[in-house]
Amino acid sequence: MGLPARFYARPVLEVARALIGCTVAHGETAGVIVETEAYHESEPACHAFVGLTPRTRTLFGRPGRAYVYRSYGVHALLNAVCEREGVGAAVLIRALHPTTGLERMRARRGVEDERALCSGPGKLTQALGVTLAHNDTSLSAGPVRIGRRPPDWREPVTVDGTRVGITRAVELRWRFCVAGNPHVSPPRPR
DNA sequence: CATGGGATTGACT
DNA sequence: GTCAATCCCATGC
Repeated sequence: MGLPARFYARPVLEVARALIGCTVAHGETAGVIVETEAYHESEPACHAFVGLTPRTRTLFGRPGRAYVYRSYGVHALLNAVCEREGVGAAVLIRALHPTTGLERMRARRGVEDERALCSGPGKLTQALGVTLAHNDTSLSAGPVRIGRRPPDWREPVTVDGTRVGITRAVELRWRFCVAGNPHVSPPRPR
């Protein structure tokens, strides 16, 4: 069983920090979250900024569900919907430290280097086999699950920075990374 | 109904 | 460093 829906029903910045060190699993593949970004309807970089549309329906829905959308017509990006129903907010999962099913990930990604498997939001969905079909599925009990930090995993030291690839609200330091972890996507915060 | 812009990646110069 | 791939959908006429 994954983290309960109430884990996500609080300020999105809190959840973005709290998700660092948690695990994402799909089928035989899994990894530990080492990079996240927060998005909230109150700022223009968030898809929910424009209001409720067919695209953003999931974002405004119940917390604890997956918001998966297509980026640049190519990649599927995985988010965890946060805050109460009716508020558009989510945490983008940007990078994982691969822990389980590495060979399956290599086959899906078509690369060998472990650091190339999940070091980016589009890479990790490809490595785990997460697709648009997972949009609006439960992250607690659905096919894609987020669970607590593995017992053998040291409590991570988290650093913040500005979000990647956006053109508006660029000043907000709403990106969170595990300090020194090689699976954090470029550009890595200092 | 036509247009344009991405929360990216990988190949190439 | 530059740039194309490729698709969903918001926006505007």
